Formats: sequence, structure tokens, C-alpha cells
Amino acid sequence: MGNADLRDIAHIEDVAFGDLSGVVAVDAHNWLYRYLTTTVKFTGDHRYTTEDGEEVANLIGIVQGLPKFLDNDLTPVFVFDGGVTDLKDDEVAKRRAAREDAEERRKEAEERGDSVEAARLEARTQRLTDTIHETSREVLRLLDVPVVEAPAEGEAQCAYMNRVGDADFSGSEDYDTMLFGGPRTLRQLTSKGDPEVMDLEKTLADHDITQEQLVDVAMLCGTDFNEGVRGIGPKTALRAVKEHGDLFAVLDARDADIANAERVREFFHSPPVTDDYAFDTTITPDVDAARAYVVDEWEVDPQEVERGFERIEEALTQTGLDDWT
DNA sequence: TTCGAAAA
DNA sequence: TTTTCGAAA
Repeated sequence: MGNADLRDIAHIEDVAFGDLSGVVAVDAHNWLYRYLTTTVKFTGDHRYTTEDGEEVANLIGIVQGLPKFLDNDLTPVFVFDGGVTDLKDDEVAKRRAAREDAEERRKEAEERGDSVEAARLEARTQRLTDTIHETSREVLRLLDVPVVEAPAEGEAQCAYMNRVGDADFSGSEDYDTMLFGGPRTLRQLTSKGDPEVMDLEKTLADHDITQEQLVDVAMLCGTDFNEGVRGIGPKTALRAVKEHGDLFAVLDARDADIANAERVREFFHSPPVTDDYAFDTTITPDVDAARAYVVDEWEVDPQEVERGFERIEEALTQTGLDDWT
């Protein structure tokens, strides 16, 4: 289900890493997927797989990405998805179809010798396999990075932890954490440069709407859980919701319909989350063990991760010194 | 993710 | 002129 671009109405501010501190509840799926598809490039003979063809780009991503947090007084907590709601069936099917289409076209590109195009398309065939989940959890464990298992959507769990104060931010690239009621979302955590903060309260204040109305706006545009109304984008949705009050009044007025509207709305308002988690925000990684796991056991080119491991070690030393000042 | 056509 | 949609890279 095409996802609406809420960027135009979300309140997003640039921020310097140096000005941030606290716990970030990172949507692990989202974060790992970025590294799998974009940050870690598939170029030439650099295949980020073992000889057996097992994907290991996630391990490189974690080792390269973790220093970003540690260098900047941010404690990551990785939140993994649990079960998928049936509301997402259509979206899941759509993504699978897109992957299969990309895979087909990748093969064609390869056959005609267009390796650039093939590499580009390969990124779109990626999915987070069981192996990727397992090895990610293991390297995070060795690096002493807290992990939380969400009962359902990771983003909902991140938003919950942020809302109750167990996390200072959610970490995600899309807008769902805000729709799930997450006060502050850190974006661009996997990109070069500084991140940006998306603020729920400021978004609501900017448009003088309630949290419920924000969800209604998003639903009219389309979310992972429902198809939007044809002809309605963010601007129109916002105007319509403000004019008519809520989603159902808008649908009545336009004689439109959204499948499962009540259920989807309820899902955003109170998604399955758990408070059955505990974590220590003091991270003491076993870098040697992690290095052995990544390099020896999973055959990752040491060059890909050595700098990352060094930075993790430096960050540790730095924290130690801070205690004395 | 970006771009141009189409619709409003 | 603004906004949405769908194609292409």
C-alpha cells in the first residue's frame, strides 16, 4: 500500500549529534534494512556474503553503525519485530511482489552484462532472513547492546518506550513511530551527517490537530495497514480532517471507503506493546569476542569492520575518562 | 528517490 | 498553480 509522504506536515528539525544524549529505541528491522540495501554497497567482487552465500552485510552495518551512537552519548536499544498483524497482509504481499520483480529484472540485467544495473537492482531484492536476525542478535549480545522483543510492530514498541520515558527517542526512518504516539523520533541514523528529530507535539501544534486526527490524516493518505483514498494526499487529508473533524466524517462527506478502517485506527491508537523488558544503559562490549564472531565465524573481510571495532574501543575508553571529570 | 503528466 | 499519481532509474 503506497505509503503517504507525511514529510510535508511532520515537524522535523535538523539537530547536531553532539547536542543529543539519552536512550534511543531503534526499530531494528528498519535500521538493519538500511544497511542491507543502501549503506553497504554491492560493488564488483565485494560480495557481502559467506562462501555459502549467507548474507553478512548486517554484521558490517552493526559494527559500522554502532560507533555513531557510542561517540555521541546515545545508548541504542534495538527493538525487534514480533508477529505481523493480518492488517499488513496486503502490504507484505506487495513488498514480496516488488522483490520478485526486482529479482527478475536483476537476472535480465546480469544476462546482458549490465553489472551496474544488476547491483542496483540487487539492493531491492534484499530481505531480512532468519539468519540475518540471528546473527544480528548474536553480535549485539557480544557488544552488550540491549535488545527488546516487541510483541508485534517494532515501531509501536519504540513509540511506547519513548512515551513512558524508558527511551528518549525512537529511531526510525518513517512516520509510524509518530502515528503510534512516539513523542520524538530520530531520523537519518544510518546516513552520513547529522540526524533530524521529528516531534509529535510540535507536529500537532503546527496544524492544531489532535493525535487521533493525525492518525486519520495518515490513514486517508494510506499506511502500511490500509490503502488510502484515491486523490487524497497529505495536504488534502489535513484540510479535510480539520474541516470535518475525523476520518469517518471525511469518508462520509466524500462517499469514500477504507477497508478495515476501524481496526486500523484502533491499531494505531493502542497497538500491542509490552512493558516486559529491562536493560542496562551502561554498554560494555566484548570487542574481541565480537571481532572473532564477525571475522572468523562469519568470514567478514576484516577491513570492512576493523575501523568500526576501533571506534567502539575508543568510545569505551572515552566513557571511562568521562567518569573522572 | 526523483520527475513529468494529469487532475483539480 | 497546487497536489497527486505512476513510471523510470
